[in-house]
This record gives sequence, structure tokens and C-alpha cells, in this order.
Amino acid sequence: MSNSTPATIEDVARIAEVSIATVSRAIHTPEKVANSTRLKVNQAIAITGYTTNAMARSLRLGRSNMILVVAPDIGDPNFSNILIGLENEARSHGYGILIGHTQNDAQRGLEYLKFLNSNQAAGLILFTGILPFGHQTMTARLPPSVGVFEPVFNGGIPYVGVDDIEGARKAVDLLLAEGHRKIAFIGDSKTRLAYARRRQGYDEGLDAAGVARGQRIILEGDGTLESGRHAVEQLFMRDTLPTAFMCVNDQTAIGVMIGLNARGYDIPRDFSVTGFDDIPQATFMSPPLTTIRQPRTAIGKQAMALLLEFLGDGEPTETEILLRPDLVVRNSVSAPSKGWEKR
Amino acid sequence: MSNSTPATIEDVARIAEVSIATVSRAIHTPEKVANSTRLKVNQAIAITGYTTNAMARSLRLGRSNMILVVAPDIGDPNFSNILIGLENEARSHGYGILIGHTQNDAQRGLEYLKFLNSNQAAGLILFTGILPFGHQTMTARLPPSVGVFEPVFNGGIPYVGVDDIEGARKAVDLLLAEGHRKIAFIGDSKTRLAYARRRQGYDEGLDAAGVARGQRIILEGDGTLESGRHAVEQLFMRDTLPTAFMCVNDQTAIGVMIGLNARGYDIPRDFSVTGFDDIPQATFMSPPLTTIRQPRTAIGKQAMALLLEFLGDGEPTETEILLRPDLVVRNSVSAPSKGWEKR
DNA sequence: ATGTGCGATGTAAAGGTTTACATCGTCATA
DNA sequence: TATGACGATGTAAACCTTTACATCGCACAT
Repeated sequence: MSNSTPATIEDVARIAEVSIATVSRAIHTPEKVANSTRLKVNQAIAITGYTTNAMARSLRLGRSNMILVVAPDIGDPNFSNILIGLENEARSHGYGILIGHTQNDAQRGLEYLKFLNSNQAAGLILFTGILPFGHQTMTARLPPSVGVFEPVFNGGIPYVGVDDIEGARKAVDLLLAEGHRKIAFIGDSKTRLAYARRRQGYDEGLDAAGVARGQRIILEGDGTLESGRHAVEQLFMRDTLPTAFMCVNDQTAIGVMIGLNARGYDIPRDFSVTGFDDIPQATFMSPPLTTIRQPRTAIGKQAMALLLEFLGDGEPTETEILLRPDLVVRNSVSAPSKGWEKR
Repeated sequence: MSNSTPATIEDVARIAEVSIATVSRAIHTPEKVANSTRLKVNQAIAITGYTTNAMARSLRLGRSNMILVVAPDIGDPNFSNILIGLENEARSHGYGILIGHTQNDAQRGLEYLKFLNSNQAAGLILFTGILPFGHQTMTARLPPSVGVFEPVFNGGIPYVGVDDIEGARKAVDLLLAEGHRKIAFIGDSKTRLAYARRRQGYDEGLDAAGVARGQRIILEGDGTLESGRHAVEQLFMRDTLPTAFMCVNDQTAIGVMIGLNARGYDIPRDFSVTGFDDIPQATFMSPPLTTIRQPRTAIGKQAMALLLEFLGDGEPTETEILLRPDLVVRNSVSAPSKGWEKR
């Protein structure tokens, strides 16, 4: 039962009085073995507590049952729920998940590339806007891969995420409906496709509302809390202030709120703020942040499903799966205050 | 260079004009091969881009280069930084990390047990107060294991974490120094050793300050935000209220704060609150939460170092490594308000 | 010159699995 | 009854690596 060394397929075969080939078949292609034999094998498996040695199996099959998930930062508040979706789906198909975080360091990215090349992962999930493999990115021979949460810049990699344009549109439409016209968009790096798309939603919304291009205020940062705070400072240097801040993500929005608080302003009385992602912290702000919810677990699940399909068939059926984002109305948005009408 | 199939040791041997044994030796025990040969091998490796096939290696060696990390909830805000510590240390020793989350479900725990039994992980890191393998826990044949962040209840497993007693003592001493005498301790499940220890720190502090046992208010919950909120409600049902809430962790403390806010009280004017852990959200509360910082990355690093040592020598040298916690003073604590003196 | 020892290298087995191919037996059909 | 077909099972090779053991050649001592 619990010997010192795990049971092998041979132990099972001996007890069931069949050959190891039959045992293997009884497990993987049960329809190819006679009922009576299958029964004996199953009993023997129960007796020995046999589990297939994954290493031997992977070696024989030439591919592992592990999926590598690469993220620049495991601490990203968006990550954990995505991971739950990924993991559940993977596990229910006999795959395990391996997590790598690159910390935006090319050297570390390369280590994962080596890892992939040594056949230790059958597939790759990328939780990052750009391929993290430094200068070898172009020549890298990658296993089947799927981007998740954020489209992958270098292209060619199927992607599962949220409809950024629609999400941004929902946010900007809310602000417009409340009466805002001077809405600043606080973005992050231009190299991130998610930024480009959310920006597009912002522009389309303002276009539809007839707000002139000249009226729009665009700032860029790096998506961190700090950069949100910094954006506020920058704006106060200028002479034209917005009545609302539409932020590319929640972290930035939180930074903006902190920055505004530090200057003594009240949200939403003096300024309205929206985020994007609905990270856990959004709930705990005061006021709680109005934002766009990412269906994170669902995204993870779908991404893994797509990857596994890819692994089976060899060809991905979809190149981009976009889920619907929801507007989560909390208390960081209201009509622009009368006193600030002239901004 | 980038063929369709990865280079094997045989490819290297052919190019270097040596046998595969020599190649293997040149890699793993370079001192056993002549300088000139080693040079040829290294060149051949560079040409082919060879990486050892980890599966074959693990199969031959009978153990993998993966460490399984089991946590009940990947989304735990404490988890990610611990993981960074674990991962960095592991990777620098040629090990990879595998993450399993049990969601407190015994069934899922058993899957990981099977995983371990099939030799897919050389070691185990437990980020959980109790062994997650259900009724098979006692008979389970586990690989070298180390508990992290939280002592493992069933015992016998080395543990790396913070000195809970000292941490709790720092929190209670702060409250005492501010003049509080009626301090409620909001705990979580009794089965968690971390709770017992933090409670001990609380008691020792009050003992030292001469606060009678009868003055102490102890509530138990489950460590979630919700249970913190619930604890507040419970206390308001009673006739004696504390002037301060000392919480077993930050999540509970945040729940307490939300509960008090909901009843219209101001923190820290009406009540003081302390947490434990210093999770990211603690910073974003208003007021920011005074708490005890866990050196998470360091804990992860040490735990992995201990496990790897364990893997090498076979015997763990320490059974418990406790790091020093720091008191992080923010704004959720002040002297008890005069008006409430009589509580 | 012969033998000894040793450093460097090669040979081959083992690790557990999957699967193409071979074999065996049985049953149906001519 | 002989043949063929087919279903069930067994045999053995292959996946790639590590390493105990064997071999080889050379330098040095006798």
C-alpha cells in the first residue's frame, strides 16, 4: 500500500497477471481491452496504489503535461484570479501549471526559454503584453502559446481577454452621462496594446458625444499607482484641469485618488475617477472606485481551454476571444461640481 | 540551431566527436574530463543549443527538479511575495516551482498527493496551517517538506515564518502604551497555530501590563474580512465594548474597520485597530492600518533554502526558523477617546 | 623492457512508459 | 474442414539521460 518506492506499471501487471502493455492500454484506451481484463487491472491498480510516473510518460511521449504560465509580476492583483481559472481548467484535463515570473528581466525570461526548449512544458500562457525573451524573442521556437488578459505585442499569438474598447466605452459613456466633457485619460506605456484599445474606446466615446479633440487631455505613465499620482501633479502644473479622470487601470486610478486626496480634494465632489480591471483594492478605497470589471476567472478558463485545444488539434481555431466587461458603479463618479464648470 | 526537434546529448557527442558519457561528464563533473575535450564539448553545446531533457534526467535520477507549493488560496494577499522569495531561491539552485491551490477542498488535496506520489515533485512547501490531504494525511508518504508563513498543525514539519508571539506583543504593547486597557482580540480558527501564538503574545502583553484576565475580550472567526465585520456586530450586542481591536490578521482588521465605519464610528478617534501581516490593502485603508509586517520575501527565501538543504543532506538542521516581525505604525491607532473612558 | 597505476574515455544498462508489430485463439464463412 | 478476419494480448523498441564498470594508453618505477 505505502511501500518505500512507488508502484510501477510492472507491479500492476504482475498482480493482474497480464503484460505491462495491457495495463497501459487498460488505462489509456480501455475500449481495447476485454472487460474481464480491465477489471483485474483496475483491482491491481487499487491494490498497489499505482500512479503513472509522469516523467517516464513525458519522456516517452516527447511532451510534458505541464503548462508554463509566465507573468512579469506574480503579485499583480489581477493575476491570482486568472490563475485560478487557468489552473482549474488545466487540472481537469490532466495538466499541471508551472509559474514563472520574469520581473521584467530579460535574463530571467531567457531562463524560461531554456526551460521551454528542454521540453519541460507542453504549452505556454503569457500574462504579459510583450514576449519576455529579450533579443531572442524573434528566433525563439515556442510551444503552442496563448496570451491572456493582455494582447501580446509581437503578434501571432492567440489571445483571450476582455473587450478593451467596449469596456473603455462603458466608462467614458458613464462619465459623459453624468455631464463630464473635460475627461483626462491617464494611460500607460504605448507599447501595450491594451492601452491603445482602451484609448480607442475613450476616443470613440468622446467622438460620439461631439467633444472636440482639442478638449481631450492624454497623459502617459507606466500603469503603477505611483504614475497615477504623478499624473495628477503634472496636470496641476498646467492651467487646464479636467473634471474627471479616466484611468487605464485601477492601480493608476488609485494613484490618482491618492494624489487628489493629498491636495485636499474630495472625490467625487471635486473630481470623478474611473479605473479598469476591478482589482480587490478598488472596493476598499474611499470612496470605492467605479471601474470596469474583468471576468478574470472566466478569462483564465477560456485561455487554458483554447491552449489545450491547440495542443490537441495543432491549430488554434480562434485568434482572439474577447469577453464582455461589466461596468461596476461605485462612488467615485458624480456630476461635475457647479463651481468647477469653467474648467 | 533551431531545428524542429531539440538537440539531444547524442547530437552534441557526434559534433564533439566524443561519447555521450563524456558529454554528460563534461556538464556535470567537468573536473573529470580533460581540458581539451571539455572545450570541444562546450563548443558543440553552443552549436546545437543543447539543453538537457529534464524529463529524461528526472527519470534516470528518480527525482524531479520541481518543488510543489501548496496553498489553500492563491489569491491570498500574503502569497505572492512569499512566492517570489521561494521562486528566486529555487531557480537559483536549478529547481522550478509548481503551484497547487486546494481551495480547502480535500478532494483537490488528494490530487496533489497523487501528484507527489508519482514522483513529480522532489519537495513540498506548505502554505497552510493544516495538511491538506484529508483523511489520508496520516498515512501519506510525503517528500521532504517545509511549512511556510504558518506552522503546520499536524507537526513534524519544519517551518519558516515570523515570530508570532513577538509580533503580537509589539502590537499589544503599542496599544497599551497609548493607554488602552480594554483590548479585544479578534482571532480566527483555533486549529491554526498562528492564532494560538498571536493570542499568546496578546496575553503576555496584558499580563505584563497587569490587565486582569476578566478584562479581556476574545472573539473567534475565520480570518476573513467578513468575519471581522461580524465580530464588530457581535460586540455591539454585548454591553461591554473595547476601546481597541487587535486583530489576528489584516483581513480581519479591515473587516473590523468597515464594520465600525458602517456604524458611523471614526478610527482612530472612537476605536483603535491593529492588524497583522501588512498586506498591500493595509496601506490603502483610510486611515491606513497599523499592523505587523511579515518579511514575506525573506520568509519564502529561507523556507526554500531550508528545503533544498533538506533535499541535499536528507536531514533538516532546524525545525523552526522564526524571523523578526516589524511594527508598522500608520494611523489606525491613537489614545482612547475621553468620552469612552468608562467602557 | 615489463609491469603498475592512473587519468581519460567508451560501453552498456537502467529508469517507467507507450505503441507498432507480432502472435494467439476463436469464430464465421466458404 | 480449411481459411480468413478480427479481437485480445504479448514482445520489444524507443524516448534521453546518468553512471558503474570496462577499456585504453601513457608515464613512471622497477
